[in-house]
Amino acid sequence: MNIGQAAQVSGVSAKMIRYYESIGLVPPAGRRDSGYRDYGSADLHRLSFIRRARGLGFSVERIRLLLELWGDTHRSNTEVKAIALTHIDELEERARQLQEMADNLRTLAQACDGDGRPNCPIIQGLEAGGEPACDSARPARH
Amino acid sequence: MNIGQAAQVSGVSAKMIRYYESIGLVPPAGRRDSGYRDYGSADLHRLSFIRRARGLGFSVERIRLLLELWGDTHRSNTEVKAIALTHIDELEERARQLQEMADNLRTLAQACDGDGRPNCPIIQGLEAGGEPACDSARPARH
DNA sequence: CCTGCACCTTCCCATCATGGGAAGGTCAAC
DNA sequence: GTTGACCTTCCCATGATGGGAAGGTGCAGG
Repeated sequence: MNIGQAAQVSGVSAKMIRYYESIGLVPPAGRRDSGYRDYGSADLHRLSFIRRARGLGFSVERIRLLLELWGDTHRSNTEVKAIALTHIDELEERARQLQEMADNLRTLAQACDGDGRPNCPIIQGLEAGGEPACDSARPARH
Repeated sequence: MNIGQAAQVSGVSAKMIRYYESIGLVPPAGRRDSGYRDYGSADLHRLSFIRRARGLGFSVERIRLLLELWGDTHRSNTEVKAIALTHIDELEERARQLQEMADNLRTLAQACDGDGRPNCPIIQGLEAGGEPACDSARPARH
């Protein structure tokens, strides 16, 4: 199976399949005489695993760990669960940060009539501060 | 005032101040005879504005718009509010996506005992799918 | 006046995952 | 045998940020 078909079936673009190969996330694909990469069902399985893990927001490096654990029949599910729980925490932390930004900005936006006059509490909030921005996204101060 | 002091006062790193200058987000700083950049209160004001906007998650390009509006005394607050509301939507959309990933992964993790046995529903979920991953983060399918 | 240190300058590189595109080879259908 | 769809490798771009090297500046203490 050519890379294009593998891409369609696995849901990973051909570009990314080559990239994953280049960083060693998937083993080098077999080659035909022509030089074309050739994929079999084990490859597709691995690529689909990667796509699903990416869909859950795992980084490539984390997926590398998951793939090792996947291939290790003697692995303990404790390790896998630990990785998952860590990842859940990180996802939720990022979500919280974004939501906090949105909330802060909404507070400013609610103070703005949006009625066409020049007076604008949003701009004033950015200008004068009162430090409304997300702490964790802000560089350290003094 | 040197760039290091401007960085401390504004909360924007010296590296980023130079970068913002290079992309035209701030005007070229004045220079001393030595070649050192020299910052005044207007510069600090602008940098602080940028830092707060970054803290609210605005992209540099969006901040460019906000800075134009900031400098335009005849601006309408309608435009500013529109940018803010658009940005709030985007932030919340991203937060939702992350939270959705976390929720999907939590569902898998809850099915995993983490008791040290090899059996692991998390790995199985990644392996076999049932398409648990976040729709919006997943490449198109057929 | 010299030395040392902290600061400044520019320039290049790395991140992370992904896509775009060029130049050239392969394959299959007509 | 031509055409068009596919493949190959290689390079570049993204966005915002930091790291670091090589070399110049400024100031304080001796």
